[in-house]
Parts: sequence; structure tokens; C-alpha cells
Amino acid sequence: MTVSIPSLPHDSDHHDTKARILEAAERLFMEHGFSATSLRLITGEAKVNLASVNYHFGSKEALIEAVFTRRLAPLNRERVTQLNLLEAKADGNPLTVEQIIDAFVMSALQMGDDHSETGTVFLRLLGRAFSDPGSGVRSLLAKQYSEVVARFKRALAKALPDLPEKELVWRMHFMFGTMAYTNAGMDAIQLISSCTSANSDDQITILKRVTKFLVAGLKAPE
Amino acid sequence: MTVSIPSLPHDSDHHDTKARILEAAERLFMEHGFSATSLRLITGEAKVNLASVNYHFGSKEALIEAVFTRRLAPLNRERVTQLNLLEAKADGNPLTVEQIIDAFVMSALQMGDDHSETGTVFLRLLGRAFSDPGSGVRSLLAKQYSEVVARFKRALAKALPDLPEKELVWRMHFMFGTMAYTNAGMDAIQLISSCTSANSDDQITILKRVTKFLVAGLKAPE
DNA sequence: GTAAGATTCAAACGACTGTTTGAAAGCGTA
DNA sequence: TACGCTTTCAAACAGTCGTTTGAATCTTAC
Repeated sequence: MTVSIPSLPHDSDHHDTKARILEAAERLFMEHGFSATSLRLITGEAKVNLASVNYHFGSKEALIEAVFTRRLAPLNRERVTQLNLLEAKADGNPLTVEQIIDAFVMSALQMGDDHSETGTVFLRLLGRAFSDPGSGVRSLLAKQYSEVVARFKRALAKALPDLPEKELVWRMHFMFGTMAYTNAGMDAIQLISSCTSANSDDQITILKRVTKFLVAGLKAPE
Repeated sequence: MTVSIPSLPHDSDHHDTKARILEAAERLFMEHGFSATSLRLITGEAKVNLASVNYHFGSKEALIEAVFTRRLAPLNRERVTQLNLLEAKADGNPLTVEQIIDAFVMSALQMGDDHSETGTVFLRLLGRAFSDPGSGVRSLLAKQYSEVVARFKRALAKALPDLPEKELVWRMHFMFGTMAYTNAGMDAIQLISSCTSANSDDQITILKRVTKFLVAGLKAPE
């Protein structure tokens, strides 16, 4: 069906079918949500046959899981690595809350840079998924996040020795909420800004802002 | 089709069709999302005929809007009222950030009490809607929120005179994110709490926690 | 070359979607 | 009772959904 060039030299921009499905799905899931994104839309955008998603992934549900595991696993591995690095450098001394949150937030940024534009797309998708009720997405996220969350909880407990555990758990919950929403609705900032002056900032500035916000919230006096 | 009692005395628990649709829709939208909730599921749960939703509301999209406007308008009116009350009592003196956030957060709680259980259902639904990409839900929320957001932004700017406007806008953005996520994922707290000790708190305790978190974030030093 | 296996393709499957229809039923009023 | 109006109802509409199928095509190795 390719009319213009019968056989371009299987060069760049031609990923294999599987990867093209993953990329199109990632972006479209972010734009329209999971249940509102049809396989026909995905395969149409990826320029692959409809049946190939079932051939390569088995089902739509499995495709959703594949979209997440592809990016989430490396991201959370990086986060734990960064935290380990910090603690090794601190040599027993407790880290500051700033350092810990920085390790968590900025790892996401690095992933964003690694994969250029597609990384930020995934970050927003991640925010969406956290509040998506359907299917097994939530339980999948729980599994993928349980390790890194436990790790950061331990570090934060050491940095905030006077904060009861229950209080810490809730504040981490709020923290995840802020991040999820910030990622998901980066474009929705216009909802609350009458002037459009806030849009000109790049992602790193925004992440520094959210870090400052989160650190203050976590350190709030009892 | 009602087998047990042919004609119960059209007494309590029989709202009119319109209200029963709204209540069933509110709960099911929260549980499964918007596009994943079919009209047949709603009308089945509400025990009304399938066609009645198109008869009373016109379309599914219009039903979604009706679900929101029914609760959001009074809620935001209450928020503005509370803020006006505080400023009148302060007699020209600037309010504290605590007072302002309290007015915003606790108004939601009052609505939760007014309608008993259904209020909290709507609060979670609201969180969902904020990150729902599909349809015109977002733009509807923008319209419903624009007034109250502008009002609280003005109050916060007076309470935080040293904070640049752009910074304030972003911190309000984070604040909305935290609240949306807290409402949406109250059940998802188990994601990050290995022990299930945190679930026993009632809603007012949680809201006091989130208020403390938000106030600290908003007052974070530049 | 041919055969075997992996992959793509167009077409169709049954199930489900939101919406429409026209008749049936309820209901207040004259 | 008979009327007009509102509301309910079962049935069907056209369309989309995820998935399956079997043949066509590509790839690799002998």
C-alpha cells in the first residue's frame, strides 16, 4: 500500500512492528485513555495491520501491560540506583529530604531525556494510569512500584525520624498524587492560570518547582 | 420483572427516573471510568429503561455533564461563601494560608456529609475527571472551576505577598493535583502502605492531613 | 530451486456500543 | 369517559469493539 516509495531502504524510522505498536499505543493511551483507544486507532497510527497486535501481544490488556513494563522497570531501577548512590556517599549520615525527593523526581527527568520526547509522553501516561479504574492497570502499577516505594519510604523515615509512620505513608501518598497529576495534566495548567504566562517553562524548571513543593509538604511540622 | 413485590407503595427509595439515573451514573463512572461505563450498565443498575437516559438527558455526554453540574455548582458556591465569610470576619487583615485552604478543603467535606455516602463518591469521581482525557469533561470542569479558582488565587496572593504570581499558579496546580489524587485514589493507599494500618482513619482526619501538607507546600520558601 | 517457519494481510466473527423508533402505559384535566 | 401530554417500554438501528481465521507474503536455511 505504500505508494510513494515502494521499498525505502529499511533504514531509520522503520522500527519493527512490535516497537511501532508500543510507541503509538503509548501516545494514544495518554491522549484518549485506555478504553477509549481502539486497537484500530493504534494500528492505524502505527501503520501496521490490525491483527498484528493480537499476534505480537496476545490481547489489548497485554499490550497495556507491555507499554508500562517497558518503561517503568528501568525508571524505577534508576531511582533505586540514585538513592543507593546518595546513601553510599553520605556514609551513614541520614540524607536530607531534598536529596531523597530529588533522586525520585529527577530520575524521571533523565528518562525523559533519554528517550527524547517519548519519555515525557510516558510520564503523563503514568499519571493517567494511577487514577484509571479499569482493568488490571492499577494492580500492575502496584507490583511495579512496591519495591521502589518501600525503598524510599525507608530513606524518608530516616530523614524524618520524628514523623510517625502512618503520617509518612499518607504524605508519600500525597506526594505520588501531586506527581501523577503534574505529569498527567501538564497541559491542564491553563485550567487555573488565567494568564498563559506559565507555559513557557521547560520541564526541568517544573520539576524543580514540584520538588520544592513536595519537600515542604513532607517536612510540615506535626 | 419485579417478582418479589408487585407494587411496593411508591414510598421511599423510589426517586424519579432522572435522579436514579444520576445516582447510578455517578457511582458507576467512579468505579469504571466514563467510556468504560455503558448506558446499559447504568440503566440496569438504576432499574430504569435504557431509552430513558436519552429521553431525559439527550445523550451520554450530556448525562456526564449533568452528573457534574449537579454537585459541583453547589460545592464551589459553598467554597466561595466560606472564603467571603472569613474575609468579612478578618476585617481587612489578610487571611492565613491555613484558613484559606481549610475553607477550600472542608467545604468538600461538608458536601460529603450532606449527601451521606454519595458525597464521597462524587469527590472521587471528581478526581477521576480531572485526569480523564476524553470528551468535554475537562473543559466543563474548567468552566465550573474558573470562578472559584480565581477567587482563591486572589486570597492566596494576599496571604503570600512575597510569592511571584507564576509560582503561586504552579503551587495551586500542585494543590489541585494532590486533592484530585487523594479523592480519586483513597482506596489506592494500599499501593504504598505495606501495612494496612492507615485505612482506619475517617475522612475528616485525612482531609486535615492533606490540608497540613498543602499549607506547608504553599508556604515553601522561595 | 524448495520447503518450513515467521509474519502480515483482508475479511469476517459475535458481542457490545449509543441512539432512535413507535407503540403502550400512566396521568391530570375537562 | 375521553382527551392530550408526559413518560416508559421492548425492539431494532447502524456502528464500533476486540478477537479470530485462513490465505498470502516474507524470511531463512538447506
